Formats: sequence, structure tokens, C-alpha cells
Amino acid sequence: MQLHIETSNGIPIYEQICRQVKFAVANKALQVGDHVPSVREMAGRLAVNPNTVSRAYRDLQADGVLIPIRGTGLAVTPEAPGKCQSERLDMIRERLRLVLAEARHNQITPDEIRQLVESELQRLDALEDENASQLVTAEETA
Amino acid sequence: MQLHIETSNGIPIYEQICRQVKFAVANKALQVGDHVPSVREMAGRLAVNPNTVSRAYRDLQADGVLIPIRGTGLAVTPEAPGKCQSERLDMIRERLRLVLAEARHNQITPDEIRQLVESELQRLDALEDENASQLVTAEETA
Amino acid sequence: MQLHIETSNGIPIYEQICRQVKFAVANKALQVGDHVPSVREMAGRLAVNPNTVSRAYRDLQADGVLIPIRGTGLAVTPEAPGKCQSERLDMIRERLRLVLAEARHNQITPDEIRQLVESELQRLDALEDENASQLVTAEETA
Amino acid sequence: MQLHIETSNGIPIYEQICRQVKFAVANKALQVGDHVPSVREMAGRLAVNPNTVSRAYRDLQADGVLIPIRGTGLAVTPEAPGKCQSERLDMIRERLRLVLAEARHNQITPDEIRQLVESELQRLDALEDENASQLVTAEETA
DNA sequence: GTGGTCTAGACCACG
DNA sequence: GTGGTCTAGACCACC
Repeated sequence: MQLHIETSNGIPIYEQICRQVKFAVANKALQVGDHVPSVREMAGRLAVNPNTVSRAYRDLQADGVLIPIRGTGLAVTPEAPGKCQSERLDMIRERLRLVLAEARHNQITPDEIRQLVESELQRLDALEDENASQLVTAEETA
Repeated sequence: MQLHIETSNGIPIYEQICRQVKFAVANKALQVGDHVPSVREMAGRLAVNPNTVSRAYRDLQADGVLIPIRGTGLAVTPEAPGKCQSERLDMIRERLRLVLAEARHNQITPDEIRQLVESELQRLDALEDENASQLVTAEETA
Repeated sequence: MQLHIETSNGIPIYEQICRQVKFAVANKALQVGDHVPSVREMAGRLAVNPNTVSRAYRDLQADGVLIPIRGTGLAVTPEAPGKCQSERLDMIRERLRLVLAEARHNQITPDEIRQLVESELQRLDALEDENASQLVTAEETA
Repeated sequence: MQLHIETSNGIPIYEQICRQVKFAVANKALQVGDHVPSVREMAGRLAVNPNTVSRAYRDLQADGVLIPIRGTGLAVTPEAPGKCQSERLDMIRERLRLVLAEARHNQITPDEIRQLVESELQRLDALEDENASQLVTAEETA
């Protein structure tokens, strides 16, 4: 599982962790029964305070995504994949809705929105290709 | 000018006011020289704390969108329409970018995103039509 | 609202706060729209760390009992009384069930349990009377 | 001796083991001189970590309930039956007291408490009957 | 003034 | 080793 923290796009770190764990479960990068990295390890990996990770894991337990296995850590629950897959698009939809609502309330036309979306999708792909080629270059160099 | 506060979509109220004033200028609902409602009137209308409106107006002055006219309040500057029109799509683009970035980082495909966008656009149109028909009804009743 | 923290009967402080707030709502000591004491004030009153109170209030928000009023604090939601009243006995029942289950699994008879309950109820009443008479004495002294 | 671990009713596993051994002694399911199952057998039977069983046995030795017999394991001491019988109700009373105290502090009336107790006793009996009939069925099938 | 986030670190319970 | 609780305090955003 590969997490990526964005300080700060306005979303608190603990929530970014929550969401990404849910996405990882939805994408089967995390399977039922898998242990999530320990609080301390995750904190080290992300270079954040252990309490921040702890808070995220606590929320994930409250959501029924993780369950504590006494003394051994936190594991993905059997219900998690269902939950997370059904939430997968909703998590994005919710944020998207807020943006589009503002746009429409302020006379941005649907076509303008579609254009924005396409241009941003292209931009993201461009970035990704760039990273990909960097990776390739790095591998070639290595 | 018709403002609409959303408590809370995560955007602070004062910023919602700012943005909506800018959109209103871009859409010519507010023209050069027009006065914005006084702090206390706006606060009453939106049912928010006057300090909050005050903060928004302060930011708008710093952005060069509003200018104080001694004794009479705040008016739209001559430079405002240009600024606001060029910012119009960028304000949306910025927020949209953050959402799409999360989506792409978590294996949501471009097509899934497009579908989400279309369904949300439809949903918004439906809501608007509903409100419109209510308005018509209200007018007929009146 | 009068809270009473028991350090430590095994229940974490933040959870004691949660439960007592819920009981207070159920008993109408806290009504819809009432503000709960601020984090800092409550922390001072109970002589605990503000973060501990904060955690309790956060949980109560997640439970839909409290709602933040931006800049002014946390208020009891309209749904809270219903929730809390229906939870009132359940919160006790849950804890009671665990105790009785252990008793029955280990051959404590129903009659022995009833006797224990009665003797403890009496003991509590005795304590209460004692406090009451102390209060009276204090008042008389004053 | 038939132990039953409840993960997790809040009581640590090692303490559940302790308590149940004591109850077993009080109920003469374990008699003076009887050996308790070895750490590893007990651990296997309960599907818990051997360290956990070990900790429980250590506590029971400290309490004078078990005594090590060189080379053969742990046996019930001669003093154990007396101790355990006198502790039998107290172990329950202690837990019960905490629950009732919370109830009374939060305006649950004695009659409400009695009703809760009765309904939970009935519920437990119902569960037991169910299990009993299952056992009978199993025996008949066998 | 309000609550929220994050950091830092101590201590404990559990396995 | 694991996570949980609590304390302490800094900083921020908002009203």
C-alpha cells in the first residue's frame, strides 16, 4: 500500500489517510484480514506524528473498516471491501458535487465545466506520464 | 445580487461571500460603481456575523474589487470586471483540480469521472428546474 | 449540567463525558439548541486536559448529538433528545448484560443476583442520603 | 473445566481466565490437587497467545489459588476453595456496583434497574435453553 | 472568544 | 512488539 500525503490541500492528514486506506481496500491493494501498517511504522513512513495516524485508524475502526486484533495490530474487516467499494465513487462524488454546485450557481455553463474537466484530466495524465518516464529513466540509470 | 451561503461545505463563510461577489461582478450582476450592501444589511440578509461580512469586504478591497466611497459604502472598482472575468473559471478550476487529483491517484478512471460529472450536472439541472417551477408558482400565487 | 468523573473505573474519561452528556440530554438537563460548555471551560471544571474534552465532543458530533455552530461553540441537535432517550436504558443495559452474563456462566443463581442488586441499590441510596444530609448541614451552616 | 473467552467485553483475556478458574474452584469443578491444563494446551484450546495464559496462571499463583508441582504443572491449593467461595459473589458485586452507580447518577430509577435485570436474566435463560436444546439435538444425532 | 489540527512525549494494558 | 489514553502546548481558522 502506497500512501501519498498532500500538505496541505485543506484536507486534514488523518482524513487523507482514512480515505486512502478505503481506496486501497476498494482497489484490493488491501484484502480482508490484511494488517494495516502499525501506527508507528505508518507514522515513520509518512513522516507524520503517530497520533495523527492513530486518529485515522480510530476513525477507520468506527467506520467498521478496521478491527483490532489484540496485541497484533489492526486488520481489514470482512465487511470493509463491500463498504469501501460502494463508497469509492461516492467519496469523489461528494467533493465533486460541492465544486459543481458552486460553478452552476455562478453561471458557469455545463460546457465550460466539461472543458475544465477535460483539460484537468489531460494535465493529470501528462504529469503521470512525466513521472512514469522519470521512473523509466531512473531504472535505466540504475 | 443574490448570495447563497452553504454552511458548511468546508469553505469558510467569508470566502464564500468573496467568491460570490466576484462571480457577480464577472456576470455583470454587479457593475462598476455599484454599491454592495452594507456590512450590517448583508449580515442580516445572510444571517451571519457582521464580522464575517466585514472580513469578506476587507479581502475584496485587498483584491482591488471593492473600493470605499467615503460615507456611502463600498463600490465596485473599474478594474474589477476584468479581474473577475479572468478569475471566473480559475476559481473553479483550482477546486476541481484537487478533486480530480485525488480521484486519479486512487484509480478512478477518466470515464468514471466523466460519468460522475454528467450525473451531477443533471442532478443540478433537475434541482434548478424544481426551484424554477416553485418560483413560477410563487409568482402566480402572488 | 453537573458532570462527575470517576478516575478510574476503567471507563476512559472521554467516554464518561460522552455518556453523561447523553444522559443529560435524555433527562432534559440539556435541551435542543443549548450550548454545551466550551472545551476549555469543561476542561477546567473537570480538571482534565482540553484535548480529552475535545475528543468527547468530537465523538458526540459523530453520534449526531452535538453540532458545531461556527465560532460560537457546540449545540445540542434536534435529533439528540430522541436518540439519547432511546439510548438511555440501552447504555446501562449493555454494561449490565456483560456482568450478568459472567454471573450466569459461573453458576450464580438469579436469586443471588437479585440479592446483589438490591443490596447495592440500598447502598447507593444510603450514600445519596448521606450526601443529601451533608448538603442540608452545609446549607444550615451557611 | 470449560472456559469461555469473550473477545472483547472489555475484560482482558488473562483476567477472564483468572476469574473463570476461580469460579470453577468455587463450584468444585476444580478440586484441591487437580491440575489445570498446561499453558500450551490451554492456549490452544482457547486460541489465545500462550503468554496470556501464562500471565493468568502467574496471577493465580500470586493469589494462592494455584501452586506449581515440580515437573507436572500447576495444581489447585488446599486454601483455594475457601478463598474462591468467599470471593465468588464479590467478584460479581464489584462489577455490578460500577454499573449501578452510573445508572443511579443519571436518574435511572431503582425500578427501571430491576426491570433491566429481570429482562436480562430472562434473556440469558432463553439463550441457555437454546444452547441446551442444541446440545440435546447434537447428542441425539450422535 | 470558539473549536480543530498537529506535534511531542509519557504511561499503560495487552499479547 | 501492538494500540489506547492522557497530558501539554503550539498554531490556525473562524466568528
